[in-house]
Amino acid sequence: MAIVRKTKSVHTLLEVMKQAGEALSVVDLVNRLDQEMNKTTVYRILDRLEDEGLLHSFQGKDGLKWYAQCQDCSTEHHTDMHPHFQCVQCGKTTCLPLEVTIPKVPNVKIQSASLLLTGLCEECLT
Amino acid sequence: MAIVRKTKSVHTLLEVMKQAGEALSVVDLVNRLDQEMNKTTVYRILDRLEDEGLLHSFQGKDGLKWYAQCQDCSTEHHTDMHPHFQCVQCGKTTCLPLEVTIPKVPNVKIQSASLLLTGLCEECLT
DNA sequence: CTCTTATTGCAATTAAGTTGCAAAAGTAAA
DNA sequence: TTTACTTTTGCAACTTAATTGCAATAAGAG
Ligand SMILES: [Mn+2]
Ligand SMILES: [Mn+2]
Ligand SMILES: [Zn+2]
Ligand SMILES: [Zn+2]
Repeated sequence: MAIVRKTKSVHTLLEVMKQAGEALSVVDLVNRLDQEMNKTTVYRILDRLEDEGLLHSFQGKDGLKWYAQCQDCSTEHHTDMHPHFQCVQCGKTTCLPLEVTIPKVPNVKIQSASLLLTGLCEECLT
Repeated sequence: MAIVRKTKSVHTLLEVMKQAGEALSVVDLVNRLDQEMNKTTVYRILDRLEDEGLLHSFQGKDGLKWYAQCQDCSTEHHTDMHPHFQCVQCGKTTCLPLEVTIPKVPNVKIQSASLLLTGLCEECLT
C-alpha cells in the first residue's frame, strides 16, 4: 500500500472541508483553493483522502462530484452509506444521518446504494 | 406549449430504445445512432421525449446520463420515481419496479428522490 | 545532509454536453 | 400542388469537468 503524506496542501484542503462543515463540490473546492494549489492537485488529494476514509464522495444532481467529511471511516472500513440532500434553489448540499433501506432485488448482488434527495432547504423555504 | 413532431429521427430513436428494452446511456445512443443522426439531434430528441413523458432520465454511477422508457407517464403526469440498478462489471442498467421509500427529513421540502443501486447483475454473478 | 519516493504544477488532452445559425423537413392553409 | 410558417436537424465551435504525462519539488527515513 502506498504511503499517504500529510502535506501542506492536504492540511489546507482538509481545513476548508472542516470549516465548511457541509458537502462541497469539487468545482467549488477548486475555486476556493485557487490561490493555494493547482486544480489537478485538488482532484488528486480528494482521491487520496477518500481512499484513506477521511472523505466520501457522491454525485450531485447535475452530475458534479461532491465530497464531505466522513464520521467514522478508515482505509479498511468505508461505512458512509447515508443519503444526501441537495437544495434545487441555493445548491446547499448536506449529508443526511439516516439509515438507507436497501430494497431486495432478486438475482443480483447489491454492493452499494446512493440516494439523493432534492428539494428546498430550510432557508429557501422561508 | 410547443408542438412535438414525430419525425423520422424520433421514430428511429424510439425504436432503438424499444429494441434495447433496458436503459441506455446517451453516449451509447449517440454511438448506435451515429449513421442515422447527429449527436446534437440525439440530445435534443431525448430532451423532448422526456418532456413528453415517453422517456425518463437518471444519472448513472459514473455521472453519465441514462434514459429508459416510461410505463405510464405523459406531459402532465411524470410518475416514474423508481430506483435503478447498474452492474459494475458489464454496465447493464435497468429500471427497478419498486416503491422507493422517501425518508422524512425535518425542515426541508423534498421534491424528488433518486436511488441508484450498484452491484453485480445476474449474468455477471454466474 | 542525502537518498528515495510521493507529491505537485503546468500544459495538453479527453469527453460529455451545449449553443448559434443556416438549411431542411413537416404542417396546414390557399 | 404551391405557399407560408414553424419545427427540427446538421454542423462546427464552444464550454467545462476531469484526466494524463512529465519534469520539478517537497517530504521523510536514515
Ligand atoms: Mn455524506
Ligand atoms: Mn427507469
Ligand atoms: Zn437552499
Ligand atoms: Zn453485469
